[in-house]
Amino acid sequence: MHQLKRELRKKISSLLSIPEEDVRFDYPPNLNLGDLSLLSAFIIGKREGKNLVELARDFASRLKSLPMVEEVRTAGPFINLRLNREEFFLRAYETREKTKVLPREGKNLIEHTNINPNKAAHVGHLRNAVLGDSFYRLLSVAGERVEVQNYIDDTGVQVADVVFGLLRMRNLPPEEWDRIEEKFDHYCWDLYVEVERRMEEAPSALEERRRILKALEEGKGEYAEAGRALSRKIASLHLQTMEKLGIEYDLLTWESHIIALGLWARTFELLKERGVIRKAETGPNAGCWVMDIEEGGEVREKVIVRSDGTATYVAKDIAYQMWKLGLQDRDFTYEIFKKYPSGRLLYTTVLEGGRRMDFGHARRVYNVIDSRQGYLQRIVKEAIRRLGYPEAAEGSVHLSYEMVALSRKSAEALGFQAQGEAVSISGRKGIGIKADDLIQAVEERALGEVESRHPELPREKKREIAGKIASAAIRYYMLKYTNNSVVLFDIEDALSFEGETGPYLQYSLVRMNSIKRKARERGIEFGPPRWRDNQDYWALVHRASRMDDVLDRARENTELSLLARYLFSLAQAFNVFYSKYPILNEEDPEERSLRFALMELVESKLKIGTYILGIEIPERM
RNA sequence: GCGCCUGUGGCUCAGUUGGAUAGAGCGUCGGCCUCCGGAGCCGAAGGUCGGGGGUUCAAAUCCCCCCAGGCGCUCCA
Repeated sequence: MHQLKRELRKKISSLLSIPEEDVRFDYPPNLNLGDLSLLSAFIIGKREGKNLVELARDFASRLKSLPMVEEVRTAGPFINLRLNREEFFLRAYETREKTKVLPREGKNLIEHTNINPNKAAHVGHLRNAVLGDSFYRLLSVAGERVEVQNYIDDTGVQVADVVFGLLRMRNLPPEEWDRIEEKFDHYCWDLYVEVERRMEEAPSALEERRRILKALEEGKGEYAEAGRALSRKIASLHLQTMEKLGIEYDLLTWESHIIALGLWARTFELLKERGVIRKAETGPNAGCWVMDIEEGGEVREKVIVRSDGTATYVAKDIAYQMWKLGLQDRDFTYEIFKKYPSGRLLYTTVLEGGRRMDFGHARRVYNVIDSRQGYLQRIVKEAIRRLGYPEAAEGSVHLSYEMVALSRKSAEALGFQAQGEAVSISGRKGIGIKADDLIQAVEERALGEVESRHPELPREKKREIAGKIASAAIRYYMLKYTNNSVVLFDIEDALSFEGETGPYLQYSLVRMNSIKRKARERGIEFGPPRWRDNQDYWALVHRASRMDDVLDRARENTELSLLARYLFSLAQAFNVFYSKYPILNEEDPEERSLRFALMELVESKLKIGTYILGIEIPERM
């Protein structure tokens, strides 16, 4: 449909002598009215103060010999096009494996996950990683060049806190960490909470933390060693967690390397030279380098460099953003960090040795960060603009989404106190659900279902299937909400496999596989499909053909929920079709072949779509 | 105080950028296997789209004013 719309837009534009952007389409509420409606009479009539109905009639009378269009009818100001169903179906069927979304020029860089390497990942982090990963998959499917980075803040306070906890509270140097029985990042989760309490009570601890922080930035001594070991160990565990959901990366960038490479120092010079920042002489920010930000009609100072000369988080992010956009003259060197079973290589920046590679230098940079960072992201973008790179700044996109909070029921079930209907996740207070725990809980539930349906399967097979179901359930759950919606995480909903869920999509495809398997077993052959007019068939073809539109809009709006919901509606449409029209048991071979082809058409769309959502399809479930 | 976001059946959410009869899932109630997998399908009940004004052929959607909630606005990251 996407491609057809492009063809129609051109043709209609010239037939009616109107600009292409005024050729807008919509879908009629039901297919009896038509298959596609043209809204140009609304747009132009309104602008030129003409009678909409008459204009529509006039337009309709001039629409002759449009490709694939069989009939043009008006319904008031609507101009409804009826397509040649046979022709349309055959083309859709033949090209079903292809996506017709046009790739954009230039390289994309997606940065996501970015979890502080000091404790276990929680459900909030999953939303980030799943969004980022699915957006990566979407762009790849569209044929674009994409690079995925995971930025690791190994010099922040959070790391200093846990270093303090391990070394000073638990007396555990790095070589002892492997002896801890609990999964290390889970152990640190609890320790971090303890450290936070200690910091509130003991001023001496705060002082020690300051020393640790300084050591982390300088990169030398016992503390720095411990910090490096901690960051690396926990980052590796996060990678494992994400791998369970099929999430992979191309590059790890470490904040300490950004500083060591001098990216910040260079950026600092530029910011001063080009007058983006100035030194505040008086006021509360005296001694700081600040940037003037206008907001709500008044100008306020945003501190970029503290009075002690250290860089704030925004400062470092400006330097890093510039590197991502190819605006830095220095570059990292790289080594392989790990090889995924898929064969994909994960690289890491390194300080010594390593080789030069072509990371960064992106046309578009997508920063997947929750909406609370909106203000800082704007400042970073503004700084780059003021440095004299307005076009590059435009390429920097904040892929913003709302946070995940625990529903009151779920929070109380976990023993947390609830004030209102939602409870915010807090690493500091230890309030949250660990990603690993969630995955495990969903896997167990899935395993129970598989056990009851396929007791004959070997144990390993069952586990593998349960893993795929769990991953699908979690990913779909994280993707079905719009970015602007707070996910009120409810454990019962997350554990559900019925209705609008990932497993529902899997189940639909598994059924199709099963039908194809049975067809082979029974030796049923299918000839090339011949179209027969049928409302239900056409509705299915029509819906399946809207996939490319959805992909296009999902990319344009960085909104994966559009795809998630569309796929559900498509799977649902198939299930209705399936219950109404037997395929293998149909006697008439021509009818049977057509139904089978309809299934294949839907299947190919669902396969592409579920791949983007990161949902794997087991053979059975 | 300023800025951003949100308010839609009992609950959780969509709503194609102002279009045709406001849709799903969960929950509730009632149905459906002699047949390709029941993680499915069919049906029913349930809506003053937070409230009030306005803009126009047309408003859940745009503008204004209220009400309620979330987040941000630190020399934290």
